[in-house]
Amino acid sequence: MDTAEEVADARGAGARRRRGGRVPTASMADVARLAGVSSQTVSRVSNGYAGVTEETRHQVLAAMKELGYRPNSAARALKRGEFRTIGVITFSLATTGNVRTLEAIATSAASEGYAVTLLPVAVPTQDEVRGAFSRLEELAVDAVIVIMEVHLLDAASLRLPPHVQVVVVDSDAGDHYTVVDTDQAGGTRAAVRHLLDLGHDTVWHLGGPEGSFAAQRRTDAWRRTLAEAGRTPPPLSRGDWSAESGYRAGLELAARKECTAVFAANDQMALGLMRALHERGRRVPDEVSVIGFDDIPEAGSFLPPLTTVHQDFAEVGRLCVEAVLRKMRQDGPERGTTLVPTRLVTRSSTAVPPE
Amino acid sequence: MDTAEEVADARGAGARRRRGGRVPTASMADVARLAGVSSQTVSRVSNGYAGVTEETRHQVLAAMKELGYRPNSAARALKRGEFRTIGVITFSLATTGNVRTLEAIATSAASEGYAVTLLPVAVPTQDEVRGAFSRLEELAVDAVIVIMEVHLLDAASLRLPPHVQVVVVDSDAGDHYTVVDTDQAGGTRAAVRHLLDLGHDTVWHLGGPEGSFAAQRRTDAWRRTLAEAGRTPPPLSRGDWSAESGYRAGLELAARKECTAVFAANDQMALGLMRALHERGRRVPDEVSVIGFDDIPEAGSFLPPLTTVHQDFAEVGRLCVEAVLRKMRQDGPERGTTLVPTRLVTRSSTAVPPE
DNA sequence: GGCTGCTATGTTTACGTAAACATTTGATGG
DNA sequence: CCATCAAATGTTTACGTAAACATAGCAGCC
Repeated sequence: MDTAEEVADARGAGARRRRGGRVPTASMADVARLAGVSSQTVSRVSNGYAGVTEETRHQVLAAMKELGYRPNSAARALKRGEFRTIGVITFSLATTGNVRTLEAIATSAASEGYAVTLLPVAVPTQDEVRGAFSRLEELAVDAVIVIMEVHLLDAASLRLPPHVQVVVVDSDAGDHYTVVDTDQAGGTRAAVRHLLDLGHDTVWHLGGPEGSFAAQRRTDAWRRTLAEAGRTPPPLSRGDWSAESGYRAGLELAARKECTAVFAANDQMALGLMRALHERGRRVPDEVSVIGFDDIPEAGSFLPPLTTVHQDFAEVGRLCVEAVLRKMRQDGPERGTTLVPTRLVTRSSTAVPPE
Repeated sequence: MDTAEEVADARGAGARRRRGGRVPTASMADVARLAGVSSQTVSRVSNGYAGVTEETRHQVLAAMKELGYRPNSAARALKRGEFRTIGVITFSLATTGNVRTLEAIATSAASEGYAVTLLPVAVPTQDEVRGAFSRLEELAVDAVIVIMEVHLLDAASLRLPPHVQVVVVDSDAGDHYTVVDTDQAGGTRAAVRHLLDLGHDTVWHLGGPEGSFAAQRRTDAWRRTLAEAGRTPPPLSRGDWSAESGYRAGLELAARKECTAVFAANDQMALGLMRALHERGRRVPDEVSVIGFDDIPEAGSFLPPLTTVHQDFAEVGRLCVEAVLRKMRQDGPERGTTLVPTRLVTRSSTAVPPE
């Protein structure tokens, strides 16, 4: 036996995954043989079709059990043309919102008999996104849920297999895609109005990063709500969602004596902001009221406990799955945006203005 | 045409996913026809095998591009006997550690050409876990990474397909499974020693929930480190990892005048603890030093910024993937525990004791 | 009693890929 | 100039499942 043959042998065994002498799993044919029926009857039992005698059914089930039969999902997918799997593309799981949404998607999908395949995108550049979609093309998914800004999606989406349905979270591209998102504007309006109603002359804003649609919409809604109330919007500060960036912005805001109320675009930045205010001796809420967005689990344990806008990520995730399955089943390119309402959670970081 | 026939028609079309008149994706045969070669040659090009003329290769690639050909992963998996997918079973993604580990797993897996399928387990009961494994049995995965206590796994794992490799995070079952975990004991020792070195007589401990091995190991290591230093361990408090539970425990600890240093089993509980201390007028770190575990991104923005034990979740995830792929390739039931070192991050929540 | 119609089951085939085996082509050397 | 050999490409087959079609058996009916 020469070397070439040995190599070929090793490759063959590896490809078939029997290297360790493992027993390949039982197939329908094996079960059929043991039960003394045709493999089609096994298939019928396996898929719960009617038209099988109770007696035959029990024989088949017994044979399945004895052989430890498990349907081969690859063969099933090949035959049926669907994988019962949903792909989820998202940026880093560093933000609470993405994670909670993902979790809800996975749970909802599971209850519908769908699995969820995760496609993390390391860096939010178009190249990276395109790379993720390119991987996705060869991946066994029937549909995709995108948790990111859709402008990164645009260039890449063209390369998707045509039958794959897409639902987008966190975007305003409802005219091109099916979009599910939190009612950013409504939540912001509630937050700003809460502060105005307490008697503050105006509300300052610590916004999220420039690239983010969620941040953009919160900032827009902040401006609009102030305008509707006839107030002048103070200069805008910006952070990158992190507590650290909130702290830096907070150091500047703390120097402004006229600033008595701040709406931070998320809870983490609110946390950093409050630290900065505290360090500069400006008491929350006595001198400055602070309100956040998200209602992360820790928000109630901040110093002081944070008033914030509660997002129902679980509902967002559930609606995503619902929408994507509906699209798959109807096969129709349905569009439009579904908004999930928010709820203002009042804690102790907001109060009437000083004087 | 009677009703029965209509029903049968509809079902057939639905099963083949052509309801909307969609064009099925191109297969190798289609590419082969267009390129004027055999489908085997297309296969060779698709898999990058040698022995194809540059000219032929280009023709095939051009045909692929024209038809928008994408390999059918179900067929590929069926033929090859592997799915290039790793399943990850985990409890709620509510804890930072699980999420960060998951993210690292997904990233590492992607760079190895593997996809990650998520299997959330709603409630950590044996029944739920068994359910997840049962779903897994029919799922297209080559290996599984379990992020949970292994005692829940034991009863369920027997039902796994025999060729599926398992790697476990967060467990001490290294003699039964391949385990990757943070060096809980080392991190705890560093935290407790830090406080002792600052001059505290002893260190109090706010532990995690009873069911958790991670919590158990941190508590054990806390006791051992104190014993080695000849100190008596004060009574143990317990939380459930949440900031809220840390707050409740903190209210009691705040009443203890002799308590000058607390090691909390995670950062969230440390946050709640510090809020309680603050409310009761006990200043951190002047009167009480507090140290956490995890180093969540917000820890540096707490009031005061939290000294804590940094966990390298990325490395844990990377090692999980490495281990599980190694097991798959060698097909050997390798066992043992790999520990990932921690790093003490000193911020302003710890100081020398009062007096 | 033979025909109709229904139910339970068996047989054939196709899904798309890639290994194994077969054939063609062209170059090299005696 | 033909035998030899290797490289390039083609043909056959099997992976496990389930739809489509085929058949056997049996009850009900005129």
